[in-house]
Amino acid sequence: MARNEFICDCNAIHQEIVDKTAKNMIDEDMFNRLAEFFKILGDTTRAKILFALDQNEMCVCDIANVLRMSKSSISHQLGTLRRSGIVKCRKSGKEVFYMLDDDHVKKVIEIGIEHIEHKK
Amino acid sequence: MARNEFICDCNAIHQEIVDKTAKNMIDEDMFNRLAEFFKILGDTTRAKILFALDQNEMCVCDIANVLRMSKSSISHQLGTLRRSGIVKCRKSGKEVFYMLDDDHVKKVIEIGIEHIEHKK
DNA sequence: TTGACAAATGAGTAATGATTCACATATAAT
DNA sequence: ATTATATGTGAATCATTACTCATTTGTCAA
Repeated sequence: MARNEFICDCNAIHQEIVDKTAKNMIDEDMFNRLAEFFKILGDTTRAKILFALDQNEMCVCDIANVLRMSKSSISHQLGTLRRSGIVKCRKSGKEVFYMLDDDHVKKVIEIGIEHIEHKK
Repeated sequence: MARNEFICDCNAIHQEIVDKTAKNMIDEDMFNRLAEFFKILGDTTRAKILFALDQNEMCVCDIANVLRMSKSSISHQLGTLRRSGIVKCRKSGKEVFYMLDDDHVKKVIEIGIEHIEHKK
């Protein structure tokens, strides 16, 4: 049985293209991590947090005020961002200041903004 | 009552930073669209599709074969990508060839890959 | 026109995830 | 030590969404 019968009942497969493309695909784990990275940016609250942190490091309370949201939800999201290595933090007494941990994030957000502005 | 009492019971607000940052925030709709854009990239299947289409335009069946997934799920995801303006398509008889619609996507994916490789 | 096939789509399902609420932890001040 | 305050976190809830299955649409060939 041909390799593709499980996948697809088409006769329209362009086999050379498929083979060539399949060979160039990076590995599964890489795609998972890539998607994971974008998924993190793909939430309005987190996008706002990152945009804000791009301007200043801020404590949880500051961010909650800028976004006008509860400290708890901000803290949850900061936890997500921290575990993803996208933000890092610095403690100062009772307060915890958050900041971006990576220049790529800044650049990705900038290109994202370009994209949506370009799309009208 | 102070403006922040609804939001936050902290005394730790750094008011100047908060005000300055709040003033620089782009508008709500922009953040929604930005997050929407990244959310689209934030799915393993769609990330694979985009990575594949970055190499060749392909029909639904080709993509299903490269990804070894059902045509139906690929078609659903292509619908999502099309409605977001991230891919476009070209009909040729019974087949529909898909391709990337935007250079930004390519660039964003590249930086995303840089990011995760940088993070080991 | 009829049959075959590529793709699109609607409904249903199961999983994921953002927020809230209540409570826990950690640090500072008294 | 005790209290107040800034932040972290577990559980519950509600919404979103990726995939499957069944069906439909559009196009080609006979």
